[in-house]
Amino acid sequence: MQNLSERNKKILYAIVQSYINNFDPVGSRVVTKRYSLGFSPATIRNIMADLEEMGFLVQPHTSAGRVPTDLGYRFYVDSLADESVHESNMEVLHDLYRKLEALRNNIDMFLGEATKSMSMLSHYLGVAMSPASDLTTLKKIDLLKYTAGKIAAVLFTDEGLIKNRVITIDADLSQKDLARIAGYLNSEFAGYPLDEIRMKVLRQMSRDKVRCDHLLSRAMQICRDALSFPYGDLFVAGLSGVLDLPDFHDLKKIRELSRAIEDKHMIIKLLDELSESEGVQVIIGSENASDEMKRFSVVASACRQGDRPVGVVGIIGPTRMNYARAIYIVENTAKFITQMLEGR
Amino acid sequence: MQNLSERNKKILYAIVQSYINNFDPVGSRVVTKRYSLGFSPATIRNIMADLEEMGFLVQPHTSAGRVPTDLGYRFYVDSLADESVHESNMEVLHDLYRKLEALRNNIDMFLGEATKSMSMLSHYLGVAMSPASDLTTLKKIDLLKYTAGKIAAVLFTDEGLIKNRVITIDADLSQKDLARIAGYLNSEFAGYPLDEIRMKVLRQMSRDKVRCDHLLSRAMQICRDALSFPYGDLFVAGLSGVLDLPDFHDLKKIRELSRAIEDKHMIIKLLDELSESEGVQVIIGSENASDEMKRFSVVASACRQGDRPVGVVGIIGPTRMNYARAIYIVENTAKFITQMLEGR
DNA sequence: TATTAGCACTTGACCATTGAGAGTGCTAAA
DNA sequence: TTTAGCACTCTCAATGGTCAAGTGCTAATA
Repeated sequence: MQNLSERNKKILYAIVQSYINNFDPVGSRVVTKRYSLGFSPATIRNIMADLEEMGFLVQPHTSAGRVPTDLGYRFYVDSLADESVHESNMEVLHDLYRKLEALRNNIDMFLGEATKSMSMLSHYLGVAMSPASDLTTLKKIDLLKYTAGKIAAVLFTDEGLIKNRVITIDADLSQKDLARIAGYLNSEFAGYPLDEIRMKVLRQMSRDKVRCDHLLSRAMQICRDALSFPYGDLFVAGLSGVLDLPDFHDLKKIRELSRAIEDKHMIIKLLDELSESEGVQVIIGSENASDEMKRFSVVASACRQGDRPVGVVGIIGPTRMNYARAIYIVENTAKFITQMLEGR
Repeated sequence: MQNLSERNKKILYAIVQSYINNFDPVGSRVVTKRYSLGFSPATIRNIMADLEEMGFLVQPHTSAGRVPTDLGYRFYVDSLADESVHESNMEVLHDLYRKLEALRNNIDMFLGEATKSMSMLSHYLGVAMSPASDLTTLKKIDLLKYTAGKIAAVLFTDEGLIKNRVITIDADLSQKDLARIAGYLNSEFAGYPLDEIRMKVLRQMSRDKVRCDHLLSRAMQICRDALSFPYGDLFVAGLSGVLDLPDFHDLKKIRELSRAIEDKHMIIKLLDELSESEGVQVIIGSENASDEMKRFSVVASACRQGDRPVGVVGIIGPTRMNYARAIYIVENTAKFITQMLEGR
């Protein structure tokens, strides 16, 4: 990017654009034809050779056109200002949002539908993750008697996420006892992030090992168990649509993709890392940390409530992705979700 | 099946068996070679022609071997007594079960893992569904204050399934009010199936339209909203493994499969119907009600607690499926789950 | 000096041909 | 009733030849 003349930038941009649109290795002819930049094919050829040397392009074989490398896509994405996205898309988006609004009470179902929408609009895979519970703050905890020796803990968090968990205890507590314990836990921990609470509990438990206010140690034990959640839920949608893309006309690629999206832990980790950063993030092919993703790109954005991330939405597709469109969709979906969370 | 001589049965069985094992259209030669039944190829050819006429076999083209039709598979499955399943498999199964046991408290997570296990063992798709809430009985309902104008209803059912739902109401009820309402609902409805409760509520609501014991009508309204669940959760696992099968070396087939499993409603309906019947059910290709499934087979079994279905587990694969193995896996997994539910 | 025209060269895609192999149906013999 | 033999059909893989696209290089040009 650094040492590229303005002219070469224009040409590289055009080549990537063309390849994204047509999935055909682009030769010097088409560059001159489709994007009239006032150069002859021969000139373009020279420049293309330069660009290849710099690592932005490759040719699949001698005498095919050139294809962008991940670096080429990176250049393209970075120089992608707020490119024209057709107004009509915006209409479609907002139609969908309106439908989604009905589900605002159930954030899980809501994210599921949002995922589907993104995949339909982009023709790539839509993904979404509800917040990793560690980072969210506890609003309230309730304890309910379930059966003898078992209680259900219901956790309310700030984002409207409700989780419950069955906890086994070695004694039979009455609902009254539970109410007292819950009251104590709420007075002590409400308003704190879950991971902080967990730490506090563990510290206190090891300190109190000898002393034994029975009810209190019970409370701690319950609290610890209740907070031992892994991550938030993951949503993935749109596989069948993706298979219609020419990029996936090849068995190997399909297998890679399905393997990638089946590794939920990997995807969760991926999205989790993105949840820290601001705005729409684009990860292109080999920039991915995970091997399974090295041939795909991710466009994702965290949804924030104030300064706290409360979920991530994104799109996964081939490196030859319509980035402009994907970014647009992700950006607006994240914005929409954020708004909804604030307006609740 | 009816008018098949004993000899022809044996041959048909052998052909299906061979095709399942090798995925090669089976010709008269291999039948005589692999399954020494004391006939020459020519005889087998005659019989095969007969079997084709009866609709058990087809040839992909003149001069390929024969391939079973769905009817052929049906014959095979029906005449599949308790065929030898290697003991070693059983070992693997039970190893997995032991691991699963740790999750018994969380039926959702448990079913998810069970699904993965089934897909790994069978190399087909594993599916599982937690009970459709309509059919389950309500054990207890709790109402928790959430925010102003919103309450959370927590439903406990007999299978250890806990669901919660946020309900919007147009007044601000105190936790005390909620406790009274919950108490009333429990005294009235605990122990009844959810769908029955819903009906009762609707009937009562239309009757009470004019009278207005405020709290009571509130209770009814809350109850109605709380019960407006769709279905249970669905689990599907093992897509990437399936793609390694030779049956899915063809784009079209993959697309069909991914389209099918993306239609969650269809799969849920499918499993839901199966949840009524006893034992392991096998649905072969065109026997499926849904178009999307007409080229795949389903082996599934309900898990029952007493006489009530509490979930369905199954395997989805190509019609050329190792039915013996699939049936074995599904049968034992269902048994295992049932046992676990009873032992809780 | 930067650009362009022209040309020889490379390569994959496409197509028709061909031969081998597998399997069939039919007929006649056992 | 079963089997051996044979002619026939069809797929598949390999072969080879043509075509179009696109390149790099060199020499001419502005």
